Amino acid sequence: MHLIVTEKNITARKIAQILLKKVKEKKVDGVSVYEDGDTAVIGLSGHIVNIDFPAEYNNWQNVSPRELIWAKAETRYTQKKIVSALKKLAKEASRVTIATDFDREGELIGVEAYNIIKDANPSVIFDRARYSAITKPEIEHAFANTVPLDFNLAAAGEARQKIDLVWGAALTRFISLTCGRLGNSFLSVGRVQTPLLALIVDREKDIKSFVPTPYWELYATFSDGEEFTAGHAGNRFAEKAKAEAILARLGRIGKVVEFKKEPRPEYPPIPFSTTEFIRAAAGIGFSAANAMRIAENLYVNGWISYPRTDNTVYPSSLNLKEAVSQFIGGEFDKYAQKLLEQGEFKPSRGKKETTDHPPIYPVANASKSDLKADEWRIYELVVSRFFATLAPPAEWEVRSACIDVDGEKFKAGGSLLVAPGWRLYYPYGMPKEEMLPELKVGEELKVKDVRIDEKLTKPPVRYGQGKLVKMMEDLGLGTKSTRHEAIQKLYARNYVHGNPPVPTNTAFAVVGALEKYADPITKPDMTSRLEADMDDIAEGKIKEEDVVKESQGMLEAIFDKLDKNQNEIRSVLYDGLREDKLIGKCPNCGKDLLVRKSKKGGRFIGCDGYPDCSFILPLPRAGTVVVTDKACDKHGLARIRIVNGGSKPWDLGCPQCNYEEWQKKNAEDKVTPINKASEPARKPARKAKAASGKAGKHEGAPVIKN
DNA sequence: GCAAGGTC
Repeated sequence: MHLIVTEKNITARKIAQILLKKVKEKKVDGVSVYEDGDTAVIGLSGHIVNIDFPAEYNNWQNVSPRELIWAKAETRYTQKKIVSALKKLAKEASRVTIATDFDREGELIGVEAYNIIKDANPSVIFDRARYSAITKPEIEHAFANTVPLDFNLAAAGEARQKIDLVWGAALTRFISLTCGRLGNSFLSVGRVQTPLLALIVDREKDIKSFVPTPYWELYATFSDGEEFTAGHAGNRFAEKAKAEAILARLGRIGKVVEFKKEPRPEYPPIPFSTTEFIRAAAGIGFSAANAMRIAENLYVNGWISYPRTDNTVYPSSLNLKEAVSQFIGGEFDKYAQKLLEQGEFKPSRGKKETTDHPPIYPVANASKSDLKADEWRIYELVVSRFFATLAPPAEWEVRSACIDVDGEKFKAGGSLLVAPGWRLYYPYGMPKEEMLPELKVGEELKVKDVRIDEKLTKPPVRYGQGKLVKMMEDLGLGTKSTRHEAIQKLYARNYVHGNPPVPTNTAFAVVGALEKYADPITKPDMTSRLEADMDDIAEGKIKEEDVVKESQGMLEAIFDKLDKNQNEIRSVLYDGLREDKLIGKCPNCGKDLLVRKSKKGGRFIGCDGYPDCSFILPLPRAGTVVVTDKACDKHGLARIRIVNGGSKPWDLGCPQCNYEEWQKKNAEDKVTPINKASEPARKPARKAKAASGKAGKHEGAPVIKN
């Protein structure tokens, strides 16, 4: 039997449809296998094995983190059904073609399957099919021209696995143990997530240290039938007096000294790689993870092509005309018609051209009723972008003018969309047209009004998720399939909150400590170096083993520093952690009020002066408590926000105000009141039923423990 | 309970 192994089930089915005459689907251990006569095609689920430390290293407290550095990782089956199906099929096979994705991880996934099959049946002959699009000509060509498996390329991927595990696990445990954040509130460290977090933290430092300075701008409004406003050529004035002095000199007549009008083409956007797609989706309000989740859904249901791709160039094997024609008679009918009038397509192309998958494009014509509202918005984005990449440039007319008023120059600009080109198909991010009337050099204009605006320089803006994904790609951090997950991970660890992500004090402390004693893990350079090493492994210049050993040695040197300075690191982390929990001053004794955990896993706000002072305030049971930097006007306590996964955050506000409201509501509802906030009982009754409404989400009064 | 990388 000839067995073909692909990276995923959908590809297995598609390849079977292309290569086999009559495809029959059967299940082997619950896994789909597509066969006809003597050929069978099975899809994996990406990696079917993973490496991890032996069980004796599982206990965080009993194993010193540095012991992980040289511990030998084991291979574990993570997809047991697929592994057993592979073993069964292997026994019947004489030839196996590995047809996983055409990239490094694909090669490693292929070798994982190879090892399992070879183990079950040593006499099998292997070959490898490489293709970058699942089209009939491309697949047929790949299977007619198979090559040997590239074990060096797979070894490069394996080196990455080992290095990531060792650095990630050892440093994660060290940081978490050092500050006592164990269980599900552990603090994580990794080659991708930590440099990403450092980017966010560095930006926040720039924002925090920014000192706004005032400046002044001088404007004049002219009238030539149409009115328009021009700014003084010497804009931004650092001193108000200078702008005022000029303003005082200005008369009522301006003279046009320069007027230019020129056409400017605006070229279509490039095809959607994953990164470009996430950026565009972020631009219309989707988080990176949500955009990818929806894209994944659209892909699985056959509406769009594979959403994880680095490619920004349509492969020549892709029939663009056919891809457009399918929209005739649907919601995009008139756009498809118009596009087809062009005749030949000259699609736009980006800089990155890869062998894995084509750029994201629509593969079926959906109507609005086929999809949920969010899915439709994403689908529409993909269709619009696809059309835009095939359309001609937009044409703008750009105008600029210089007007002299008593020796002072004023400048104005305008832009007009003359021919929409691709913008007809892609309405997103349309720049505003700016009006500037047609002027003649030498023409005199009435000065209708002059004014001075006082402004402040603005701090840099926070990075949005789209921008972060783009920066990660530029820095080589993560992959098309994982960048959005890295961002999600920072939320899950409470390193960031809000959108755009804002770092917590814990994040500042962790990044600060690591920058001081484990600098490599905080920088993108670690990934660049690893990539270079992996290239060398793939080319056979160095051995996987040597690269891993060198990396382990570096980590050991880092642990020498970490262990020596653990006390200092602990106090830095404690300060950061404490700040994230600090609510304000206790109204009873003036000591700090902090978010605390009760024994049963609930939370409450308690006084640092406990047991002398037992002031407490309740907190809701579910969701993550975010202590914002905004204080309540009445009580001076930090306002609180509750974040619950992907759903809308709840702005609880001042915890004392919220509690008083809840008490009032409780009294109205004639429910037995529990303790008063001003004289809290030490062990209040826990019977109080939750009142209705949001204030009612409290878990009653907490039991104090220390 | 650790990472990052596949895929669902």
